[in-house]
Amino acid sequence: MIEDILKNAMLKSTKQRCFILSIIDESKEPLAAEEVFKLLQDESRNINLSTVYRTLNILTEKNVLLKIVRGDGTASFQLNNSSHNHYITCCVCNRSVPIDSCPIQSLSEKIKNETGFEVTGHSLQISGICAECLKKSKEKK
Amino acid sequence: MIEDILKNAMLKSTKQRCFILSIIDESKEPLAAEEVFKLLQDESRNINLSTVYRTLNILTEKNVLLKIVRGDGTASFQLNNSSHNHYITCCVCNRSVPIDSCPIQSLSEKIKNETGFEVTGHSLQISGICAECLKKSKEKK
DNA sequence: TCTTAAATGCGAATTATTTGCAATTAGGAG
DNA sequence: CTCCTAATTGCAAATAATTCGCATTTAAGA
Repeated sequence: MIEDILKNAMLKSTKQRCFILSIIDESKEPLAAEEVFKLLQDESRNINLSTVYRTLNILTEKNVLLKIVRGDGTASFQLNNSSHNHYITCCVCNRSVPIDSCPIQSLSEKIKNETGFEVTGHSLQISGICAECLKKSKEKK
Repeated sequence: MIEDILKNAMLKSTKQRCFILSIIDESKEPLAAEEVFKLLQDESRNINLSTVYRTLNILTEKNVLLKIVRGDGTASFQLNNSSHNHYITCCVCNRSVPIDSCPIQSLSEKIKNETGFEVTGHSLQISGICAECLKKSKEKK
């Protein structure tokens, strides 16, 4: 439950934080602060944009959320409970979709041999054009 | 040569662009616009920051440069030599070493089937501990 | 050499995000 | 249950990175 998530992170359970978390929980895609803010407004939750930013940051620090930086430099956030740590982002409409496979796991042994490095972490961002935008761009022609 | 790079990209060869490109060429690490700007000033090249931004963007569009978005959302740029586009960075001493293999190339077909996305680009940052730092940390114990 | 589209400089605008501060509130102590 | 305090929020203003509009300059080809 959302209140437990907050308690676990040693954070006060405020209505703002609960609403923000549930918006993110319900979303299939990572959401930017502004997007969370708009979805809150759609539900008539009057929560200040600064609060949204602050909440997303603190929850990321507490590892409740995962921060994903898109190709255009903007950040988006998702619950950090899934194995989906990699995303592909459409460079036309900016939608992100998770990728099941992680190609780095299998690479670390190879890297160890090649470079002597012990791999401790990685960040992978793939950009592309989603099926919808591909279709639209073909229609235009 | 730098002038040929510009000619190849169908861009006018201006002194500003040449200086910017040579700064990036000489750097072992990807550079942010502001960093390029400062290095230019160190060489007493008076080039406007807007010009730096514009040049980096247009060269990225022409695939001369590769844009890398850092974890904090800021962009940095490096020459797109295509062979070693990926680096592993030691999180202790911050040294970067290129990685020969690119695991994304072989992944794009799989991604197309999984998500419908046409892959157009990617940015991969791997962090780890280099052999030297590993050795040092063992010596300490 | 002349012409002109492309490139540059400069300041102002934009966008995403952060911050300072006063007002409010959650949740534990009494 | 009430009170207290530190944490949280709202608001408005600040910052940082990047882009834009427009007048001026320049590369390069006719």
